[in-house]
Amino acid sequence: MNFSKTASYSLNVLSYMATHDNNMSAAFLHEKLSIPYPYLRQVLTSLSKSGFIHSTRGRSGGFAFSKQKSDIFLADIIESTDGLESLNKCILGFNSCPFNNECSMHKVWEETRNGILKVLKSTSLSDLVRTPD
Amino acid sequence: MNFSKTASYSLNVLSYMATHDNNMSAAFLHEKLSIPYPYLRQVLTSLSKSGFIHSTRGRSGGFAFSKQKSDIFLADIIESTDGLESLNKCILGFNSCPFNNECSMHKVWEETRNGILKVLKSTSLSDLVRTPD
DNA sequence: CATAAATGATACCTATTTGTAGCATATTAT
DNA sequence: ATAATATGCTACAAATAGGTATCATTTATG
Repeated sequence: MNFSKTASYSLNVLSYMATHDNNMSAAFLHEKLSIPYPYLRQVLTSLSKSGFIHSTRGRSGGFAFSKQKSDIFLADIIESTDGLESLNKCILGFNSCPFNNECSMHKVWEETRNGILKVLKSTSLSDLVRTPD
Repeated sequence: MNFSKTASYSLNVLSYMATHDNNMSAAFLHEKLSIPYPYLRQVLTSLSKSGFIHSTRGRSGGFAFSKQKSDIFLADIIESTDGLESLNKCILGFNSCPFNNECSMHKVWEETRNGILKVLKSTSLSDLVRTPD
């Protein structure tokens, strides 16, 4: 009952960038966030491919946002890493509900999942304020 | 953002047993629930070891509840398969919060997780009613 | 121009989860 | 007794996620 590490790393990186704003290299982010460097490289590349950030190569290269922080929602990020389909799935693992939606988990779990989705869809990176360090 | 398959299988098995009540063999449950037979065997054994059900060996053996269905909560089942620690964790994957709990996800995510926990802890197998088939 | 510092791409290794197979043991029915 | 039908146990295989390593390419700077 968790997001993948890749998703957490992504959220972590992007929220850090969102509060510091400049062009940042993988090496710098690695130092600040203690995410394993080679893996972080892959994560950053895939965040670039997803369009949240873009990279510039060469000596003073790095990564910077491609979009407004207020236009990047947590749901977008999770969607790009883990996908969100799981939040539409039955807790019992059924593809289609064999109980005709009559099992009591159906409703209560649906509400819980909708609550999570609502949070993820309404929280953007610009909402993730932190005290600068 | 999901429970493991093992957890879903376990919930599925126990909720089926809860609505049919008799001693059931792995072979029978496999037929009814389409969970891969050898894996289901392992799941049933581990549910036995966790004390939810017990087994009887031999020709007319199988599995049956060891406790009242009203005393088995979804949280207990998930705890025994996936563990519940993940529901106490930061969405960004931090061990301790580097933002002094000031990031806005902190509160909202904490509330969401508490909501899930509340559902899991308050729903027992006897609440999982389904129409018999 | 040469070097340093950055990303791009890709192949590989490791750990965990999911799934398979087979033999040993127990119990019931014939 | 013996055969059939159960579970117990355990080793193995496959798929996925997480993590490492390396070389190529790009660009700024002395």
